[in-house]
Amino acid sequence: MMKFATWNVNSIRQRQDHVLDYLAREQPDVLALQEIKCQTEVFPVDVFKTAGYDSIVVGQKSYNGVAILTRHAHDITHTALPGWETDPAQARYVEIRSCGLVFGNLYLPNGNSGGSAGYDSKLAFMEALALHAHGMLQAGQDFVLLGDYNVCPTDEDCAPGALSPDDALVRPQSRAAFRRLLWLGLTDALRALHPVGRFYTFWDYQAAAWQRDSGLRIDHALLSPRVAERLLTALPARDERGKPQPSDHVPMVVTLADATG
DNA sequence: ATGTCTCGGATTCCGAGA
Repeated sequence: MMKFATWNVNSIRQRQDHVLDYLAREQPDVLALQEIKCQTEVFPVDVFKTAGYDSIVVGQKSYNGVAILTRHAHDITHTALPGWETDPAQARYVEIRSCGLVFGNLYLPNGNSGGSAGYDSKLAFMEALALHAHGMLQAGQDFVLLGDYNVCPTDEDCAPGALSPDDALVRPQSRAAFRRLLWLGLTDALRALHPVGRFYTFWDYQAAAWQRDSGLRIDHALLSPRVAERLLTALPARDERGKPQPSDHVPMVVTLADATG
């Protein structure tokens, strides 16, 4: 069995001990982190090495930043999303090959700041992601795309009243861009196993969102077709949100049967 | 319920982003 997860930690320096506890307890093969909010050189590589994990880090000062932790051999395949460039650069994508799969780790722009240019940048990222996924499908590559997509795919993925209808996370164009990834043939791991029901991965720090269970499902694991055939479980690790000084996101965790043939 | 975090750059708080 293989286990991997995606987790927006909202600063790795603030959440290092939470991640260490999670690794020790759950021992995922691969963990994709977003919003590490530090420069690459400052990421606590040694701390995770001691815990048995290699770190592949694409950081920047203050904002964004992604990293992949793996306890297996790996190659780095991308340190940016092909076809999506900004000035100044934003650290929002890293990709490795490990355990026989490509793991893409993405932190999609929220799209609510920066006016129409900010929202256009979100859609441009989703377009580039679809083209990249299409290329990997054409190449016959087995892959997973993990991360904070900043999209609630349907109304069931958004607690009633949690967002206004024109929020960038629920806007029709955002949802259409997410569906395009599914139409390529990718599988939303959680919905493949739990077609109905509320499974949130994020609760805002504000307005007692956790206490009221006013959450969102915005952290997703999309699987290429042969990987989807191996899907065993997919659930958010909801308990993480109730711990002291939590991230506003919890890990979204997937397990796969071992590859056959 | 504009109610919370985090970062960093200003000088013990403030703006920006989420």
